[in-house]
Amino acid sequence: MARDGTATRKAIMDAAQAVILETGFSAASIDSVIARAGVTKGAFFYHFKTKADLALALVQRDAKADAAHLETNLQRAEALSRDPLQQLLICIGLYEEDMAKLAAPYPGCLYASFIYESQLFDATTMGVVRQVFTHWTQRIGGKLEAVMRLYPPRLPVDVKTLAETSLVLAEGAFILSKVQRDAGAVAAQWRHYRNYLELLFAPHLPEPSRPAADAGVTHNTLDAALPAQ
Amino acid sequence: MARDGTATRKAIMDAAQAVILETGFSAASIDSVIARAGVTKGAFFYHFKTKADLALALVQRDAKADAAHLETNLQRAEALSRDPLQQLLICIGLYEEDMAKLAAPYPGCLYASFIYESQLFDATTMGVVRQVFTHWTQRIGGKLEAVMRLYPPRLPVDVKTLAETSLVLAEGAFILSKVQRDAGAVAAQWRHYRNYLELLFAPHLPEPSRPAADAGVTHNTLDAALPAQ
DNA sequence: GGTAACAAACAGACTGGTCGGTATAAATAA
DNA sequence: TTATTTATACCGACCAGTCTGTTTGTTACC
Repeated sequence: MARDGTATRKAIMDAAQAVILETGFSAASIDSVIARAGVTKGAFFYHFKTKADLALALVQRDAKADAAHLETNLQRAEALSRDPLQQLLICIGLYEEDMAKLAAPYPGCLYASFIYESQLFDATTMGVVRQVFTHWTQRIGGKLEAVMRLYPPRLPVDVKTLAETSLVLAEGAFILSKVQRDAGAVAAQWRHYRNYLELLFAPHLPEPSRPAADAGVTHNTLDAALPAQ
Repeated sequence: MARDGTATRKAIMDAAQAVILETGFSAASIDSVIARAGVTKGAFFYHFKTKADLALALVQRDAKADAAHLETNLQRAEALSRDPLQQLLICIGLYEEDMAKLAAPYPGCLYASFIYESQLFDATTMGVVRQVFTHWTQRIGGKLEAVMRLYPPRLPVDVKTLAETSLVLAEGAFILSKVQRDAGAVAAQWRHYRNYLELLFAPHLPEPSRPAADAGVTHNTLDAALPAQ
């Protein structure tokens, strides 16, 4: 090969993702993308056959990255505790940390953006989005089932929709953070999901402390007994 | 006045909303809107000065309807119980019912659609969206504060983000329902929000029942003591 | 010199928006 | 009662600009 085009390709994809999250896919014209990327139309169509091809490449890249991110956080959590409930809570806490790092260009989710323009994309592209969602749900759902085998929930819950709640909160929080221009909103919602799981499954809950004032305290009141399975 | 144009205007707005939720705003061309509405371009520009004017009219209509919907459900809930916690839980249950009714054309939220194309709209239009969000959050947040004065939460929570969770879940659930083509997903997430609030605030929780199998039971284990204020 | 990586001009379809004109019904005048 | 005016509601061809995608040519590197 002569010159190395991977940098150009990445520049185009990064620029496209940014423009798409600001204006949506159809308003993200190729001209605006190449202008932001600092390349020409020739370079664009060298790397991508069509605009739809770019869309597919973008979701595939994100899908790969998100799947890897989830595996990383799950493995980190599994290394930190042998209890499924704790693993899940830790994993969510890790996401909370990761999301707290996200700063100014208020985050957004390409999947959500595409879903609200879903008729523009072919079945393959939307299939990737769907698969990301089901994979996430099944991965979290599997953990949840392990939790439920050990800790009966305080209220009857459906595992599938409870796993989906994590996805739902993440997607909804992105929307909120965009409208409020506050990246911190995402982490806050992850925290609530962690709270919900604690309240549902943790074997011992603190009795409600009278003055609801001490809200600054750390909340790690749970030292879950590692069950002798 | 000569003929009555309100029906035409409504037809245009309904068609536009449907097309926008399928393809996004910028791909919802005026031609496609008038084709679905069964009117001509002349009729469109008689009722709306520009396409942006249509966008503003749409969010304003939704904002009004949603505010009214919330007031209705809050009032119904307040008529059914004098306890703030019960009122909130009932109100959420009412939304759960309402969302369960939503059928085939998998629902979506115009606000979310616009937020993911936010750079296309002027400050006025996005301001309406922002105001809908803050109004909702404040209305639920106010109820939550009343709850917190009576029932100390089992875990330290931030009222503002806890109120926002309802919005976040609703928005995220719309996304999930669209990608899954399952309108029932929305109601399921409302149920989880109700669970979370119960677990956080309800003074008496059932001890986790051993077999986690009986998931079909009704969950109204709470007969909240009406506090003698 | 051969090929990967780009540049730039161009074509054709589609976009939002305009504009002259028409149909209908109510208000007014004869 | 009938004729005329007037305002609302609507029609559809058309324009200027933007869109994606093509084509042809140039540059850099082995």
